[in-house]
Amino acid sequence: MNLYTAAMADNNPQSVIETFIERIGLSIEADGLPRIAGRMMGFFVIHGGPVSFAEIAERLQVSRGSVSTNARLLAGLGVIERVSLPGDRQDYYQLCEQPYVRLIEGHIQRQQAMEVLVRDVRKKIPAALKPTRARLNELHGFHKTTVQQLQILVKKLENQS
Amino acid sequence: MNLYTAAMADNNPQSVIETFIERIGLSIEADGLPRIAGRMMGFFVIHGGPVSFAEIAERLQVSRGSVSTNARLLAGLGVIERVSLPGDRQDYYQLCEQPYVRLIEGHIQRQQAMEVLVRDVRKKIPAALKPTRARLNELHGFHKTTVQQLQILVKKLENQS
DNA sequence: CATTTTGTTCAGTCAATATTGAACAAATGC
DNA sequence: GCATTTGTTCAATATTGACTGAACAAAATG
Repeated sequence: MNLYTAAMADNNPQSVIETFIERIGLSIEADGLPRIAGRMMGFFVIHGGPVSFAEIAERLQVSRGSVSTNARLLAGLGVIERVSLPGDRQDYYQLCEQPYVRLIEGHIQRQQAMEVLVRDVRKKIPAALKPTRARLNELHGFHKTTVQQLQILVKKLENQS
Repeated sequence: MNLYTAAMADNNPQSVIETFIERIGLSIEADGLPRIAGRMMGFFVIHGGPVSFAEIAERLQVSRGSVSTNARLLAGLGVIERVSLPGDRQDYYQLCEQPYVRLIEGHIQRQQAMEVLVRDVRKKIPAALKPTRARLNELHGFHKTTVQQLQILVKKLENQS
């Protein structure tokens, strides 16, 4: 029994999983990644186990080129990883451990970059412009607190698996 | 003395503020908003006080149409607000209190939507597919914990102002 | 009331990016 | 060595969404 027949068991045929994959795709796209990367992630949440390069292309109805590009993208993010299956020369991919933590870590890095940027600008604003400096302080505090909180989030996620 | 002459006091003339505004723009763009909205935000961090519709257009070198659209977008997010100045029929805008908290609240809502989505899908996956359900549980936990943590972040930000 | 100022809207343009598909290279098996 | 399988690369295409600017409406001014 495969996943599609399984999904067919409920009211809306195989569409439950399909739409799930699609929605994850959109959500990930909103995160700045290509939609196909998002759909692949959704697919891996459902399938998990090693999936062949060819199967990804077929199930998601995308070109081999896209699979290649986006698989490497996701692998670079630490969301999926390549595994080799003995006796098969295709590439296989599977979900990493802690796949979501990696995404958060990306956010942290961007926030940290912003924190530095804001601090640098503040340093260069003349002391006379008090309100501007105050606003920059507030923005700096925002980024700093956000980073701290995201780091706590990462710790919690690491524990809960 | 205006802000540009002030910025000129340091090594790289008025470019410090310009590039700051530009970088904020890019950062906000990565958050899913139009770049002009981001540049406007950067501008308001520097200027804060009521700024006229016309001045925004001029300083940022964008069309009135863009100012109109993006100002309303930011106002909708609760980042800036319209104020009226007696004796002037132009629109003026200024930074809201707690401007950044609002952005986080947007994230929270999206994460909550995802949490619901994942929970719904999980409910429809047959119990026999244990590993799939386990992965959905993990994803659900991810969103749930993220929401909690973001809510704590909001509280902290509210206190620190 | 006519004129000017000001914000909104929307069709059209433009730019950025994702996606494809074909050409290619590397590896495998015969 | 030749044919086949498989992943990569890249130029061409498609798609998406931002941005503009002109037409418009509302309000103020004289």
